[in-house]
Amino acid sequence: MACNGMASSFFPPNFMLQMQTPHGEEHPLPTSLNPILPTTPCTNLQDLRGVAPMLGKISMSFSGIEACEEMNADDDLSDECSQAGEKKRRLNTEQVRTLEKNFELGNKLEPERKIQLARALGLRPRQVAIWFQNRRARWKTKQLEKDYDVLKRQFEAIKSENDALQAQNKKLQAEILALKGRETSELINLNKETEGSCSNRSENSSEINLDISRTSATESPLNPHQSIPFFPSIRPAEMDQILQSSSRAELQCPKIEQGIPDGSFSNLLCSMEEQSPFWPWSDHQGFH
DNA sequence: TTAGTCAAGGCGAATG
DNA sequence: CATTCGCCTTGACTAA
Repeated sequence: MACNGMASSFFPPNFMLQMQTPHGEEHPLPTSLNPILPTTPCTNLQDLRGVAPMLGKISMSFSGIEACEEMNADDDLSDECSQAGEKKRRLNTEQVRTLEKNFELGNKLEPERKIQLARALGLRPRQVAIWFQNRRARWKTKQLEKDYDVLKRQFEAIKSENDALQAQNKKLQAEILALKGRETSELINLNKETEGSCSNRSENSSEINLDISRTSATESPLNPHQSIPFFPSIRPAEMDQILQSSSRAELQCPKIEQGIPDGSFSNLLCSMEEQSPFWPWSDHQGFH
């Protein structure tokens, strides 16, 4: 096997320790001490799960591909070879284990590393590249699952917080309405009293009315320039706005709108919650 | 029989 | 222009 010996500059520092030809010629580490390497030369090892029973049925196995590979080690399979091996074969456990370990070292496959791996595993470089490509796709899928899980947990936390705020909001809204009602009745009573007492002093009525308006201005929760006693930092106009937007939000999405500035995101979460699960896999499904 | 997994094919985009 | 990549799909295979 004419490989190895030139790859140390291309690979991670421990890569060469983990690489070995099937025969271990240049890196005679004991394979039992090196979990990344095939413990058996892949030429002789077929996957115990299912490949071995099929060797009798199918003429072309990986060892057959490898025999072809010997002729064009650095190239993709020739037409002759690809036609001969029309059946797809699974990689054996040792090949997969080695590829996995190398994937952990780096999920991008440099050309030199690809050739090294292909030679070490008795595969075509194209096969190694495809394995890495599919492996990246699987990793991405797992990552999406994890991201979804994190988002879901965040959503649930925000949702419960939002529920609490909604309840508090309702309570405060009722208090405001009660206060408004009280203010209105007090104003009506005050008007009646002033009308009666001012009937003999008509020249001062405008002044008194001004006083009344000043009084109502300082105490009415409808005055946009004054704050509510309970919430010195919130002006009534702002509170109305909050309440109105709250009602609008309830129409669109009963739980989420407040606290999440991005309406589209909240709508997404809404639909996630209220419709069937967004993702095809179940909530409790493991990622590993 | 069917759903799931995996290796591989095909295609378009990006890159040097 | 060759190569590589991501994405989608196909076909072989397996387990329930």
